[in-house]
Amino acid sequence: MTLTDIKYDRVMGRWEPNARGRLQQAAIELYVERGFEQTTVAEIAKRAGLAERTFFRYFVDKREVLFWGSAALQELLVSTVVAAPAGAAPIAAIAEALEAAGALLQERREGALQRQAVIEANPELRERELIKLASLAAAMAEALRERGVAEPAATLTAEVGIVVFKSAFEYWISETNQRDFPQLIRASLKELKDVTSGGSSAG
Amino acid sequence: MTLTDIKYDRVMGRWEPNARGRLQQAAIELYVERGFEQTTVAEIAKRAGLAERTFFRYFVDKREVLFWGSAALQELLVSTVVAAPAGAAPIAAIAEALEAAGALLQERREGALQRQAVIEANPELRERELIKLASLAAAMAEALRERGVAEPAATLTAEVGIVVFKSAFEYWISETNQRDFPQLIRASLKELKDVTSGGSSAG
DNA sequence: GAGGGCGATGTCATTCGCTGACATCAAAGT
DNA sequence: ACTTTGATGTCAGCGAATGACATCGCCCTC
Repeated sequence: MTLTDIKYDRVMGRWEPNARGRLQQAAIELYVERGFEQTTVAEIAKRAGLAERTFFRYFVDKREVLFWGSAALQELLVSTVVAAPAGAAPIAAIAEALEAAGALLQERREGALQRQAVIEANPELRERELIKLASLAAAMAEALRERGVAEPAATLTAEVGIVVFKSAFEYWISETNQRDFPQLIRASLKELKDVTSGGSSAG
Repeated sequence: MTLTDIKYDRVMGRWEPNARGRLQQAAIELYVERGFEQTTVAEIAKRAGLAERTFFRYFVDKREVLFWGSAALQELLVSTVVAAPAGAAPIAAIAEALEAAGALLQERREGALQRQAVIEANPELRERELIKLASLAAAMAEALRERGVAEPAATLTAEVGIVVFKSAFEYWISETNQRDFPQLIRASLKELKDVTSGGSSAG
């Protein structure tokens, strides 16, 4: 029972608590029910018991409501990279961060599945997702630079890390027999190393 | 003197030739002059001597006008991957394709610079660019699969290729002493190999 | 405890991207 | 000439997003 579980389907006046949470839950419900495009901001606001204008005070646009968690993910990634052992190679520091993020997502698998289904059904949301991932990569690259890693190594390592993460994420989402997410990330990274070393893996 | 260089600043009736080219040039000019957001579709259409409605018959939205060339780039990438020597490793086939694309872009450096400046100044355009790059990666991955490369190797290799390309592109754009683009791509790929093999490149 | 400051919310008007429906025009065939 | 056809224009309208301003409830102060 979290703060976002407030009953919001009854009549509410101003100043009911947790406006942001109500808007977010109302939005996600509607996106799931009828799809992103078929949902208007007016409908979201109405379900949350707020005015349309208020929605735009909490979320810069209709898409952003689905990406509220990316800030927390970014903090986790950055702090993990920064805290990695001094002697660790850049790719190892990134791997650690990705595994930590994977472990975090794993705690909310149901939500992640639902959210991803909504995103993949809509190109605008795919765009937003990609720029969020790019932002995560940029933050990790900056963290690497603070560790003394030079360019272009910092950016390359961080972006390749995101590629690895995306690949592992796909398997984690699609498989019914859930493998451990951090373990999938390690497997994906190993595969990447094979692939970049130029081994001929045809077949 | 290309087809898009038609004089479009005089009064034109219907059925002047090359409507798409006029719209594209008018749009880019305006994006450069006052920025993407400060330009309305109505203004673009007016400068091109067409109705606003017509703009949307040629371009699905206001952003797409800047990404018209990505289809050609994709064809080049795919055909190069497919045509790579039978024995070539996936990463080698991708590298070949990227270098071919780099060589193509190199022929239009001025345009590329101008276009990139517009894109980087606007988040919406950044989003669109990212999804176009993702689309290129997906197409290359498909081409690799046709060469018999299995998943996840195909997708990983293709996406890492895009990462390498982006990194090289940045240097190619930002440097005044223009280094050869395909050569920058080779250097970027080498750097990537160093980075993923786990070598400690701090300093 | 009356008044005032202040942050959150509501209301209203407006701009702009984008779409559907339908009219209109010019060229090309018959 | 008549028709057909494809490209363009016109018009109406929706919905996202923003600015300006009003309103409300809470809290602080005297």
